[in-house]
Amino acid sequence: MSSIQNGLQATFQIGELAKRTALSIDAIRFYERRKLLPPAPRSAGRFRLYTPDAIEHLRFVRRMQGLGFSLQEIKELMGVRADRAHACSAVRQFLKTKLADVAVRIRELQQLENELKTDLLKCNRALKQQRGKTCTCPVLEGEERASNA
Amino acid sequence: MSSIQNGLQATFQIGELAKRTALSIDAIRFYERRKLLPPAPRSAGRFRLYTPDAIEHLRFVRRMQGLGFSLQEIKELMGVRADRAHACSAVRQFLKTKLADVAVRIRELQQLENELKTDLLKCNRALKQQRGKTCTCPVLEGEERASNA
DNA sequence: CTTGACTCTGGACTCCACTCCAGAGTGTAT
DNA sequence: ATACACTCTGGAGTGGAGTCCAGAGTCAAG
Repeated sequence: MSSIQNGLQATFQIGELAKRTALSIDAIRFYERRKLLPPAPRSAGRFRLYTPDAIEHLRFVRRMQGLGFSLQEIKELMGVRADRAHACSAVRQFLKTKLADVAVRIRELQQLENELKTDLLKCNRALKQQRGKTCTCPVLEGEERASNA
Repeated sequence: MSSIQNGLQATFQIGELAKRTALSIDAIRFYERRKLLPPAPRSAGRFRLYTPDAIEHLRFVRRMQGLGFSLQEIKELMGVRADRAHACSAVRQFLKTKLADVAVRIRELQQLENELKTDLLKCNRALKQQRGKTCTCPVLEGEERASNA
């Protein structure tokens, strides 16, 4: 399945990459079309061939996505980061902006964290008081699909 | 436009709420359908009537959304928080899970923050070295729509 | 040289979070 | 009484981020 080219790089094809990143094959091809992944070199039979770099690349994409960045933003971010070698003012400005964005998000999440902690405390106190009486709490799973919590 | 009922509460209708929250009227109605906003009481002519509470409510929704929660998750979160009065183990468990989620996101964002800072530093050093030569940097605005940065 | 597992492309479909109507009713100003 | 701005409902349409699929090609093993 994986092959050695010129005795230099172990390459593998898209199914393997999908397994190693826990992404679907379709998603990987989709990212390539959207230029979130550089077009992979192809085998004789036009199969995409990847090196381990691709795994890191895709993990970065997923991480950013988990943090709420759109694919468009991630593309820009990667472009700029890759190009910081010949940095210039525009790139620098972009980085600064993103950095500020990130700082805001962190602050907001920390605020939410505090609020949830407070809620949890109140919740614990309430539980202590009414000890014994187990309440059924149909709050969750009210009427729709199963919750992921 | 706004009216006084029983001399107690200043209410206003959906257009006003839209202005005060910078949301569209359609979005507000959409949130109501999805139960992110309790169904508003209506005027004689079936117009929705809101109190300032609704503004806070919608701001919370937007804040959570900005942090990457889906409308479904926000609904659950609000349900649980509103219900912490008669707290029970399930609610408590939900809060704990969400809290853990949030903590993870904060850590990840902080890591990204650090990486961006490093990039920025490298960028600054590069700029210093090649002082004088202004590079044009066509990195951003590569080929697609105008960037928001 | 056939079988079976894998991959290719292009297009249709899905889900989410809205936005944009049309056609009808409401409410106040003149 | 009429004009005008506002609101109502229901349904269609949009853009993002994929998923699903058909029909065809690739390739290692038997």
